[in-house]
Amino acid sequence: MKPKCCVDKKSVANLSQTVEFLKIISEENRLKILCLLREKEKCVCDIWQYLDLAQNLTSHHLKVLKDFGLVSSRQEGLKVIYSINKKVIKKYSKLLNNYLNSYGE
Amino acid sequence: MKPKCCVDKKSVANLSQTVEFLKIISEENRLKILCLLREKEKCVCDIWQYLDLAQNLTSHHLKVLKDFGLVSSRQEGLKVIYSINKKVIKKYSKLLNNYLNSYGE
DNA sequence: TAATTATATCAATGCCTATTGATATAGTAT
DNA sequence: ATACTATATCAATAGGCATTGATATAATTA
Repeated sequence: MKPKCCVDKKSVANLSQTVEFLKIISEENRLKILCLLREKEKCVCDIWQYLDLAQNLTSHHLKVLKDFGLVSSRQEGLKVIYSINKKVIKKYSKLLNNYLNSYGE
Repeated sequence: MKPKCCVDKKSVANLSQTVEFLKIISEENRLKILCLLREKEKCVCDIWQYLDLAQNLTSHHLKVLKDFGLVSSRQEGLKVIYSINKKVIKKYSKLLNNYLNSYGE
């Protein structure tokens, strides 16, 4: 009999969602961005300057993160301030923990 | 002043390692394989049949996992039995938790 | 209005890697 | 030795996506 994780619909769906999340954060610049934002919300210019990243590339990665719901943005004058969506991160962290936790001491 | 995660050598190194780990597990078939093996060690033929995956492709993904140290293998007659390296998984899980945890309730 | 600053979009390129088909290796059984 | 089974390797292809350069949009200031 096939194991649950190959058959059970909910298990398969959870795994797919988890993989989607992992694909988003498994990019160095994006993970760095999340680190930066975790500390404090920041405008795009701060982010790309801190990371020595091209402005447009930074903008691209922010879009990826935002489309997935991991960050939000608000306009403030000329600047756009990005901040982290803790709840969403937490949601996916929990999903992920199903696959990484309970590997015991 | 640039935030720690952009400058501090150890922070940057940890992030790189974490990203390497994420790249390994952010592939659906590989995450499934880890799920399967977590349940119980298995030979390659069980794995690819459970996952409806080509034999050679399964072999390829197993190699990726093994090269990174997440699984081990031993020969048993004609078969090769793969098993999960709990300690290694745990090590990287901890690293990853630096980036995902403490997002509070 | 014109110029400047901050951000986003678009098109093109290149790289990485999953996938496939064919074949090789190696253990086992007849 | 031959045939068979299980696994691994190799070469080629294809698709996705990060990166780059150029340009557009939008807010602000002079």
